[in-house]
Amino acid sequence: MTHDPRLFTITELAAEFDITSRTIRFYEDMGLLQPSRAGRNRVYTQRDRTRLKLTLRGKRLGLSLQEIKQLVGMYDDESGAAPQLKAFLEILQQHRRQLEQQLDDIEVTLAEISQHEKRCRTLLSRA
Amino acid sequence: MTHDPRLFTITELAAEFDITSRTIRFYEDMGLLQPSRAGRNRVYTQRDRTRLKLTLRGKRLGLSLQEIKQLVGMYDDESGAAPQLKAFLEILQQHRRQLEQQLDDIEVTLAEISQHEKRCRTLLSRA
DNA sequence: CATAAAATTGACGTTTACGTCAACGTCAAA
DNA sequence: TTTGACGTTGACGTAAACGTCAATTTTATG
Repeated sequence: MTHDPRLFTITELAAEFDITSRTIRFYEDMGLLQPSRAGRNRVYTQRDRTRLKLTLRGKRLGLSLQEIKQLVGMYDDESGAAPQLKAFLEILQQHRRQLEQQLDDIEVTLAEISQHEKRCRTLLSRA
Repeated sequence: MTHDPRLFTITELAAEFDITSRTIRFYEDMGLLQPSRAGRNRVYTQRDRTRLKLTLRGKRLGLSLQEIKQLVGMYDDESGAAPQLKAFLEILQQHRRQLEQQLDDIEVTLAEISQHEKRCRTLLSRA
């Protein structure tokens, strides 16, 4: 029982994550998912589900599907060759920098939003 | 001297922010910028420059130009009508929630990246 | 077993966010 | 005065990320 054997259909995943099955198939075309088949139909494992989850998180962060593929792809790659590893580290650094920039941007933006809210409420209370 | 009188040309701004002038004109078409003119040519004030800066920050956060327009547009609007203000507050709430979700996502992603980096370095040091 | 519900594969359409010419105006420097 | 740098307005092109049919199959159910 080391791996959870729960399986999912495409519509189950679509419902769970509030996306269309078209989107899920599109992600497969882009190489982000590789479900197996039961006959003609797609079958998704927990692992597929996790990859989909990671993909959607990447989207919320404004990453492109290509960038997401880079990141998520590395989760699986266990090649271990030194040149690969160094390349991985660079990509990780890049994403780290980008995320830290975003943290900064978000902080500033949230502060500004607070200001706006304050002003709005002041104006409203005077009415 | 309450407002800084510095003016900018389109290529100056393009160079400063490392975008093309086409992009700046496009943002104008989308209603994000409204430079004045010196004859036929566009002239950008500090205020325009700030709006452009905010726009690019929004892009880094993965916002669409429409969303950015909503946010940045409110910086200027001083109508003060109660229904408007309530609408503003709702939009602000929405963006706040989205940004807080992003904060969460970033935190988790950064932690994962650290894990990957660790693994990579371990593998490299054993080589 | 018939029929509806769910899945599949094309294939073309759409929106967003610009890129990339083309064709023309303008103004300073050589 | 001509040349070249910078600016302008169209207008069409393009990549990404799906939406939206259509035509078929498969699967489940009364």
